[in-house]
Amino acid sequence: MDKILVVEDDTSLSQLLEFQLKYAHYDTDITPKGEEAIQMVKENNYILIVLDLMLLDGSGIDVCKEIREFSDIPIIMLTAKDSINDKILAFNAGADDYLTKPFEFAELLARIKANTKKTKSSKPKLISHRGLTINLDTYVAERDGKELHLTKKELQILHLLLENKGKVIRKEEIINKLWQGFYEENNNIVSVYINYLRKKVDKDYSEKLIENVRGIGYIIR
Amino acid sequence: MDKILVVEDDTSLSQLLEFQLKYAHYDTDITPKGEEAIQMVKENNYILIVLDLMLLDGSGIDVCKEIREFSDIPIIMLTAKDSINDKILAFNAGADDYLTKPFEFAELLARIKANTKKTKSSKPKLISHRGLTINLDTYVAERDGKELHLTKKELQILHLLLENKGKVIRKEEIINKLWQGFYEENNNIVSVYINYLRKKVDKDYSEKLIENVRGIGYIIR
DNA sequence: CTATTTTTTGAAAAACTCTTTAAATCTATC
DNA sequence: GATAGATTTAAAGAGTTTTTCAAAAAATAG
Repeated sequence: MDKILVVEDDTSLSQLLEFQLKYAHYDTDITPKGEEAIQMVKENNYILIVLDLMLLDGSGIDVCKEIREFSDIPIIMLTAKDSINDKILAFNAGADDYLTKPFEFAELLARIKANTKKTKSSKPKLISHRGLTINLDTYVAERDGKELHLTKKELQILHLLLENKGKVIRKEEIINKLWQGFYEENNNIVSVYINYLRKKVDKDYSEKLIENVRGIGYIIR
Repeated sequence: MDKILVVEDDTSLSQLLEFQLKYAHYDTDITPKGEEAIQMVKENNYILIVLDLMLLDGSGIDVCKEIREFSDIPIIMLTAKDSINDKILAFNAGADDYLTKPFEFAELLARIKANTKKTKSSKPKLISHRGLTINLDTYVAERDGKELHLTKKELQILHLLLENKGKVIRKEEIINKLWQGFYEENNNIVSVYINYLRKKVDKDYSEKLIENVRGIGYIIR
């Protein structure tokens, strides 16, 4: 069953939520502490987090930011305040949605459904093109079912090319995305990786997938 | 998340825009400098640019023109002036939309949505005429489905001719656009490229698309 | 700590593109 | 049909970008 984490220090509210969520067929964990919440997110496979903006041990904003360091899980922020400033802070921290107390449980439920729709539908995260596949859950790349044993950087570049298939990616864009924008002339590091990739991806196949567009970048089409 | 670039040197306005755009679920980058903006566009994959007409380091018009050299990304011009002349200049420079300060954020948002709708559907960007097609995503030119393998300069010239089909392009104009305006007499480089192009575009076809207009320039009709 | 793998760097080779030169061809006009 | 200016063409060399190789540096695993 799908598991939801509720981070809320108002016990009566959290217990009510637990009851209602369970009734709506969600498995529910509850904690009042931000620190604990972060640990729980790391250890469990929640589909969504309901996070109170104000917690006893600090701001929900900070918890949200910390979670965003390692996870893209949907987060709905809960708060008593209705200031635009708080909303902006919440979204900047990486929250996906925002709900002001008091609220109808039906609305929370609707928002939970809305925010898990994308995650739900795409269970195994695959990017695929002409027999070349990257599984984003396992970080395994395959061509025609044969594993390619890519290193991290190789995989990142292939990922970038594949999710933009049919479109040229500029070398500058690759460097900017994968090397934090540190770009200097005469930098052949992308070429080197393309070379590595081709050895693993294209060498044994007559159909070459990785193409160079001189003066601009690379493309998979 | 979709990324928007805001090129604006009024810090208070740009910060406000950043907040509001982030709240509207757009990832936002900001720069006050035109030169920097051009580099950023090359390195990132923005869905739209909001560009102030007057920047500290020069005119937004020039920035717009430079970006148009290599990208068709939607550009919304922002300005304090409401002269029809500025509007015409902006549109001639390749801007897609124009907004006069002060403006309601809601209007900017609506225009952003309007101007990214086409892009969103991610259909390939094509320029096409009588079986001759340039795909601006892949930088591939085709005639009757057969790839032409043009070099960058060849493609630029063909692009120029094709987007002005039915209209004679002067040789001086080609040189101005493609060789930074460095024009001297007795320079036959355009002819040389037209020759290259004809070999690839027209040689194997009875219908010749690239025509010379003696004393003036070239045309595709 | 050591061994192994991965990432980065530098330099040279290869591939490709651009520019120039010069000669040939074309076209309008006398 | 002769002339002059414009255009086309071919070829060569200069200039750039990409590929490749090898080795050093950094990161990771045992």
